Amino acid sequence: MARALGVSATTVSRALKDHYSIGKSTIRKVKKKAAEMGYEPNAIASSLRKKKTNAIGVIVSHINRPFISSLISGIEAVCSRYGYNVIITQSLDSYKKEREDVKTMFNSRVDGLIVSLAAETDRYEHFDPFIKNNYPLVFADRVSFEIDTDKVLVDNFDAAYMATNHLIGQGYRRIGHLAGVQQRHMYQKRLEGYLTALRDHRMPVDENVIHYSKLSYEDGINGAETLLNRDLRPDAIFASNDTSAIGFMQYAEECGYSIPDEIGVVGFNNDPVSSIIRPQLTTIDHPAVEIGKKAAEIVLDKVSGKSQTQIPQTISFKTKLLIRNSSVKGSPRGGSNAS
Amino acid sequence: MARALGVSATTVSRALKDHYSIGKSTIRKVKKKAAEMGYEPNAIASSLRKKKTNAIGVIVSHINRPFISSLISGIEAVCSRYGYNVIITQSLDSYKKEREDVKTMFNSRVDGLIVSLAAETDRYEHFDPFIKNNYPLVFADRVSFEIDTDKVLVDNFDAAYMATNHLIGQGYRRIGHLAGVQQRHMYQKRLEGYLTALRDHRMPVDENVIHYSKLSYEDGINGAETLLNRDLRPDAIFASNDTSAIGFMQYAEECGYSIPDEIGVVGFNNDPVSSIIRPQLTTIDHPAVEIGKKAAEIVLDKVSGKSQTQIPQTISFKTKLLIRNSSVKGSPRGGSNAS
DNA sequence: TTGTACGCGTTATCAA
DNA sequence: TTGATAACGCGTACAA
Repeated sequence: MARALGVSATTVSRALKDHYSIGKSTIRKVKKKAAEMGYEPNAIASSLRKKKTNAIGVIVSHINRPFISSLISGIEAVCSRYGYNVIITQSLDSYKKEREDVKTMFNSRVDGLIVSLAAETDRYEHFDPFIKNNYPLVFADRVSFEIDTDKVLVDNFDAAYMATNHLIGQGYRRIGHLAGVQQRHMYQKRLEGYLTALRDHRMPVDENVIHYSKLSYEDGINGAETLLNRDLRPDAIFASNDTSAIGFMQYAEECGYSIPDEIGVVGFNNDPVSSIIRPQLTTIDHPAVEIGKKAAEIVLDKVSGKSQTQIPQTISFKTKLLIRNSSVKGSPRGGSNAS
Repeated sequence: MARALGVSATTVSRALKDHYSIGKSTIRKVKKKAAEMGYEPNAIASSLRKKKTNAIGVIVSHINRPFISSLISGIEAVCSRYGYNVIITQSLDSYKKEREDVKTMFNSRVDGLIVSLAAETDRYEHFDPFIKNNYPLVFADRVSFEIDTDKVLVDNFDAAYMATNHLIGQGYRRIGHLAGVQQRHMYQKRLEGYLTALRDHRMPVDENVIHYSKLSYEDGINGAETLLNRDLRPDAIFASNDTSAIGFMQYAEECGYSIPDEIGVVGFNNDPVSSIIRPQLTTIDHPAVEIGKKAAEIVLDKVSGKSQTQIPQTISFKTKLLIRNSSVKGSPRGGSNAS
């Protein structure tokens, strides 16, 4: 290494970091030589010595989902700005894989961990290494309240309430719901928000217009098939994500129902497709990138000791209702980019 | 550490790895103790000693794009299976950021690097640390032939040829093209494939029906606005991605043109939206996950020394043309999931 | 302003 | 079958 320059390792180390105690001329000399021979300090050795890897771990269910990839993008943006690497694994919604991933992350000695929980996960001991060693651990979006960590999510109850409220305001009278897996807190809250909005308007709650599923496109179609054949079919639907909302909408149209005049539809997430589809889908704007950024900021604040509080906090983002054509009677079917 | 067990560090290290030279009973004893005290070996120290991090770096333009996130997903799937971590950064299409990212990756001593080039990048010296040290370096999808590395991509020429050929076969006679930035090899090839198909059928090539842009949704709209107002407007369009194809298609419909009867449309990528939009978009199936997997396999083969050849190889995936309703005259507008 | 010595937690090597 | 030792490359404390 650069000791072939006639100077000690200490000096090289310090010179490259512009340490105050090193002479200007030496710094120049060392940097020049380093550039010449393409020397770059070994971050691994530095990590070992400093007990700090400058890496943040991220565990998500599936990387290639619009929401998740945006979440990651936000995390990477912040981490990269502060000189941190991002190490990613996908649990594929498997509890077992998530367990392994947490262990890998711990063995890699990441300085902090951000997790969006696997669908299957309903126990949390595998996070113990982080909890017990007091390593920063933040849950993002898919969180659980059965474990005491920092959490960043959206106000799902409020969003669902807004969405349902909007449909009521538009004059729809039998509003159905495509609900997600109730094991996940977020889908519980969306159901609750929906139910509460109905009750607040003294509208009857009918389990017959609620359809539970994993909210895939096909689930949306199935939901439509099921609910639209009820004796008392819904005249509007609030879906817990855009994907299923669109499945529902397209099936309903194929059955000859007119959207939004006969059936109103509201989704959740503001996936790119929601503003491209016709009619454009009314939905909830879900600030995925912002959630990622916030989660990263919390982790980095703790890593750098900036964060004052030790007690875990829950950050809940307010969402916005994006009113488009699928839920406003008399809207044109195609046309102007309203959002 | 577990030497509080009355045994040497060497033995612990070996026992946890089921080394053949360690007695069964000792192995059991050590593992039990390790589990008890939550001991996990420090991967950083191991990396330093072994000069191997078990980490693969990935540099992409934007994480939150359907194609890219699928690419990453494929990479992660393979790496994770073989016990490798994946470190990700996004260049945001900036040459400068990509430069920094490469340096970070090198400093992190990743065992290999997978890159999908930034749009801006037109020089390649920043990859020298990897090239000169003979570290595995693979370009995926957005590659350059100005630098000699392994490459994994799709046969863009062939795909474009197929797409154009299909439109010709459907009876369209003035086929336009939404072309991408010609600096990138992939968009050059798509243009070439398009041109060659026309020539092979003795159809005239008219620069007036070719529109160059960055292929955003708005670019698709602009392209439609421009081309459809030409004296000799195109009666079909082959777009270099789905996003712009859909912008084009929707603008054309708003102008009163019927798709596919008056204007045929073919996109590229098979983004999820392409099969949801009505009419469903004929497009090129782009095996993003497969490309990611292949790129990861190449890197890992080199890392483990399995790979025989030293000379860089180029893997070119064949694509499939997915014929849907947007390019087949007489197709129903909505309806059945043909893909 | 610069250098020496040591240790971070592993693992390869050699010895027992 | 197990252990002692050194080394990976850096950063810190202390000495010069």
